[in-house]
Amino acid sequence: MIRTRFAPSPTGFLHIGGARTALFSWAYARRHGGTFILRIEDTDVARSTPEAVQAILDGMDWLGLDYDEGPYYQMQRMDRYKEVIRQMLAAGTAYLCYTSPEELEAMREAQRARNEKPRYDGRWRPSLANEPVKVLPDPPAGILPAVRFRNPADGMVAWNDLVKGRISIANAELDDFVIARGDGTPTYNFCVVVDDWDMKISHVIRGDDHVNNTPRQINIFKALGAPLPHYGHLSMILGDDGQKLSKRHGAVSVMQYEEEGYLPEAVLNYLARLGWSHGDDETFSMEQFCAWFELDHITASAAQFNTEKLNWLNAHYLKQADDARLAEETLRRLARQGVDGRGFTDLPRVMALYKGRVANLNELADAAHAFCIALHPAPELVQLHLTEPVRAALRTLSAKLADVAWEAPALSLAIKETLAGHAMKMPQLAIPLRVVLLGQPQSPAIDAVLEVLGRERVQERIGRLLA
RNA sequence: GACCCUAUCGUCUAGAGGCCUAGGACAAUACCCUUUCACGGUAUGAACCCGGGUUCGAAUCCCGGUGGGGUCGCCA
Repeated sequence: MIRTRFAPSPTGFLHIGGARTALFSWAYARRHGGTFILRIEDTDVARSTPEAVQAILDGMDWLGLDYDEGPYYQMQRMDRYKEVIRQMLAAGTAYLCYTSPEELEAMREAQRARNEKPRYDGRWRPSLANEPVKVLPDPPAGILPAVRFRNPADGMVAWNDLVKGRISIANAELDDFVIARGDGTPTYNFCVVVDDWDMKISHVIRGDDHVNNTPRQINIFKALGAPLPHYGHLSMILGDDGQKLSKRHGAVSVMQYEEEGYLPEAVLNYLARLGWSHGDDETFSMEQFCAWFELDHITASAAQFNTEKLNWLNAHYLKQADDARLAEETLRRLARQGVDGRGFTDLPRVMALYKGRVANLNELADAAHAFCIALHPAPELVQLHLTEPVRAALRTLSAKLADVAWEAPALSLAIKETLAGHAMKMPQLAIPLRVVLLGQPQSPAIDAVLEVLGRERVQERIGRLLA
């Protein structure tokens, strides 16, 4: 049984890298008829917030990444962690360490000065029966001891990473890390192991930044006698500029993509294709993705985010999107700008007219805005396009439109007759008409615009400009 | 600095020793379509990091260098 999990820490929004990790974990479970679990890693009380939890939930929800179990919260599993720590202390796979933070800092400082890898020197690590006897100092008063894991001193830790292949590291590189703080609260590397064990996680799919945690976690699994999950580490996503993404630089919430007018299916497709491939396939549904998804076609190196390709995918999905859905989305976006578009009942037809030519939902909303409410064209546009000959032609056209059948072919004919009568070419009238009707010189085919806008609005808008 | 990972067009990638004169997509450029702007269509330019091996044969396997990334917390 395949069981995967997404385990974010609620210290900020769900960003694009986290979203891709979630997507791949989710897809792997879906691919194999397994279970996808959401677990909130909130043991850092100082930085975790309920708002961040909600932001993550919202992001997952918007993307449609549904989970079968959870969300579990680590803070609610304290008793379990403490129980395991007691067991480890009793078994001798963990021990109390009275080194103060100041001492640790001094230790690391000295090591760095010697160009060594900074790490705990094991001063409170008790000797084992088969080791030379070591006399520990008396526990100093007033210091609450942390609990450290007794990492094996020799040998190698190795695993076959599902995306990177075999990775091995010498135990000598690993120090005895803290699994419980002085106040008794457990730390990340420990909680993850207990959770992955208890939740029977079969495949841990997570970011590259956890590669160095994996050998430590494997050692805890072994100390606990627990079965090991499989591990797959996804490479990082770099920003558009090739720089690493961070809270300060380039990392944005997935919900910001929603705000910027991206369709979730476009973001999903883009993310799926960033670091994963299925031959030359570029556009595919999540159903197809889940049917195809395997870990063996994931790229092992970091990938640079490319907004232009995302834009292209968004335009692609916009063209295919259902008009009623787009109209609903447009209404919501207009409302955010304080515009009530509900008076314009033909919104789906506006969507049909524009969805093939815009890059995002906000542009669609901007287009719809001009249909719902008569916008005042910029004075320069009026001056440039509404010359006296044009005004005369518009008067003729307006008269013709009064009793023409309100369908594109008839409207087109009315325009062409007007053109003939005034010795004008199509653009000479169509462009000013666009300015008059929509406030800007570009639009879809003018007859289609007239048809969707409706007789009443067209006449009203022409009349107002001619007055 | 140490350790771990990584390296194909500007970007995302295909590529599992001969199918490679290295394919696709985005972006770029040109042309076509056209009722404006887009959309769309067609075409063009554009890459195997470097050096050694292994092999009849290497983008592909091995080693080294270099570049990039990650980690080195009583953060997650």
